[in-house]
Amino acid sequence: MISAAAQGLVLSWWDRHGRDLPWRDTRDPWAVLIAEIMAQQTQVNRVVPRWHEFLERWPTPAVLAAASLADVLRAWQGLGYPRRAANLHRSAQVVVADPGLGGSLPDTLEGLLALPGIGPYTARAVLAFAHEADVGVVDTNTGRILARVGGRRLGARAAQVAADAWVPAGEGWAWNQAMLDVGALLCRPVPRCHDCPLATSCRWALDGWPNPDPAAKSAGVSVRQAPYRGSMREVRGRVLDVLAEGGATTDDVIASSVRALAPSAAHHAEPLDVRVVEALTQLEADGLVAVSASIVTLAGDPAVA
DNA sequence: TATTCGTGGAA
DNA sequence: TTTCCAAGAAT
Repeated sequence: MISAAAQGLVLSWWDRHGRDLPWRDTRDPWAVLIAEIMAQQTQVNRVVPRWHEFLERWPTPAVLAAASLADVLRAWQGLGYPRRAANLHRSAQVVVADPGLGGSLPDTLEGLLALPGIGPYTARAVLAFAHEADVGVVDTNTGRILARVGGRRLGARAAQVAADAWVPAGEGWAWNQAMLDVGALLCRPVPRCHDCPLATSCRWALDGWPNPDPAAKSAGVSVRQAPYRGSMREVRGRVLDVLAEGGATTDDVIASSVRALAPSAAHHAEPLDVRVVEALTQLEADGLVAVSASIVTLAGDPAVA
């Protein structure tokens, strides 16, 4: 738990130092969902302009559901993890097709979790930020705070229990926004405790920051990741870039991708064209790419050579 | 529980 | 330059 005094310190710190993010001016569940999906493993400053563009083009689930996946993937270019875009597109189609929902997103935890690409964090973020529900939102930022203030490493379940318990009654929206900002601005991987409203409540800080940092690998978030350069992720990314320009023969796509990958090809024994073919195969299996009669396109694009 | 899934800003 | 890691989810 956390004291009412500490809660007050957090909220008053946030009044003065909280970030000004555009999705904080809306309670539209669709707009909130787009922001949350885009922000998954992606810095919010990079999301802001893309969020405006996306919502202007597809302001409701219905209009997104009617768009081609290829157009959605193009709108996603540069954000990374394109399957987020595919899942969002699919979620929109589910919502539109379900007579019980009438084109609106579910407003229950279970309903949101049932949609592809929406997990424990995103579902609760929609509840807290669109519906102003008193639920705790656990992400990489709040997960660090919970572990450090508690002075011990937390599993995903314990982190969720603590996050829920910390929410001041009736303040779910502001509290979670504040926690996200404390985590992003102060309780960072390398902490900046000097101005932190929780400094006098934080077990880890009060004990003199002993090793190991309780936030490390805590709350089931912030997974350590493999190198990107030379990875299959990089290969798939370059292949999608090439396909975004328009359909081409498989040979053309392979040649263009190999060219785009040339700078990072040196460290790998397997020939680049073999890896590109493997990437195409994976992308097709994931439904992001369509291959027909030796023509490759983004899924949903007309296959004109 | 451990891996895999893109991209780019920041230190 | 390299390394880290960001409003996570799915498997």
